[in-house]
Amino acid sequence: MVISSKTLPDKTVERLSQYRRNLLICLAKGKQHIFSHEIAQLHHITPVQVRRDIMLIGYSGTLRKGYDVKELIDLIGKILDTDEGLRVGVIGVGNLGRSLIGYFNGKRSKLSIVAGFDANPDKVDKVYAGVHCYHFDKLSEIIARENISIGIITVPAEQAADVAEKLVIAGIKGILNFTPKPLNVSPHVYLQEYDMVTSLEKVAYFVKKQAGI
Amino acid sequence: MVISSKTLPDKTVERLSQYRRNLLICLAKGKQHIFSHEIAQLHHITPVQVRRDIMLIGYSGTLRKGYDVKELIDLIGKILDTDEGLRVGVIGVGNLGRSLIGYFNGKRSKLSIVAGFDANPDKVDKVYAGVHCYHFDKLSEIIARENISIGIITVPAEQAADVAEKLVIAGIKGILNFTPKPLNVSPHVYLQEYDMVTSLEKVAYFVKKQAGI
DNA sequence: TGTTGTGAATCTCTTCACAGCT
DNA sequence: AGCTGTGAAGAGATTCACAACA
Repeated sequence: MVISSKTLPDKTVERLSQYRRNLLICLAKGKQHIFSHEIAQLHHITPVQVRRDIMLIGYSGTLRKGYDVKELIDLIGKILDTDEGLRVGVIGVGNLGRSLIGYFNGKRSKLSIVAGFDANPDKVDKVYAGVHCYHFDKLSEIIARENISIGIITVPAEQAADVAEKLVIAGIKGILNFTPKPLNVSPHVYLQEYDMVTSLEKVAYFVKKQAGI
Repeated sequence: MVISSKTLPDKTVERLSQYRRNLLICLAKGKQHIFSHEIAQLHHITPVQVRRDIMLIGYSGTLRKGYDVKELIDLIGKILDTDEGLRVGVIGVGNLGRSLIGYFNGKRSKLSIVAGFDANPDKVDKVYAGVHCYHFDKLSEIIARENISIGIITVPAEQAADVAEKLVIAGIKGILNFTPKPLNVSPHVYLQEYDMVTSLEKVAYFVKKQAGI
């Protein structure tokens, strides 16, 4: 099918990831079919939006029963996942890095965190939730050896630019940046910024507005 | 000025928060004036976008020198901050919660994390980076006493809905949700979802696309 | 009746194009 | 010449409205 092989809109990709999580829960509960308005309610969006997203991935439901939960999960998997999965490294094994490792470990998913990196000698060669921590110096070596294609940057802001550059040189394909520092990477590398400070300031702004201050 | 008292677009608020961070760095370096294209470059966006944002907050630069860094910082502060600042509580003092506390502590900012909450008795009444940790049971009491208006949810996903409900009852004004669970809150409460799993899956999708898999 | 699928309209955000200033 | 400020066009995302179907 032509449609599903084209690149999907950003927002649709986000929602598909979220739909899948809830669909898996539904499936576990024994629910076999689901209507667009049920999915919509779980995510606080409109049923039309859900149908539009599902339309974009080229799936069709049945009129009386809605969508087949299992089929939809499988199709989203085909869209979002690669067959062999992608391997992820976390650069910066502080609280945030460890929290991510803990979070992803245990989830059976096509994404697996396979290495951590830190400059702190106390952390090097320790294992956190099953993930070996290497020294920064080994970044390139381990990325190549472990076939890591995605890097999550959770180092202090000052080091972010340096880490990003090294990741790019090491041939990383995608970066998720948790530092508030906007990064400069080659256009071949997909970069997603994830700025917690801005998120909080945004909440503050709208709280302020709502309070009429 | 009428314009600056109206609610700004979501995206503009995000960018203003980011501009400010970099402007503060510029100011610290002794830079007194800045052009739109310089700000743009720092954030990998277009100069027009920057000028549009600045226009929306009702500020004007000078033609030859660009914008006055100090004035712009102050104005963004007037837009984003409240005079007395807002007080924030973190619910769930695990790795992620502690990472946020550590991050915000030390930054002089109008937002301050003033309390943590956890169910784990080992954590209760401990102090993390200057922030006292209370038991969940005291949520309502402390929120009222400490005049907390924003809650950051960093508990395990299963507890998120329960925590959110209690926060709303306690009269919270804004919630930043780090769990992958979409929350249901009253429309008076500003809710910002911040889904790390989805972010990573999005990176994976675009990496996959770029690789042509 | 209640659901899906979708063209068209709407809303939101970004970029173009250029007037105006120094 | 090089910058800002902005109306207007364009692109992207969402919602409306309704045809088609069981």
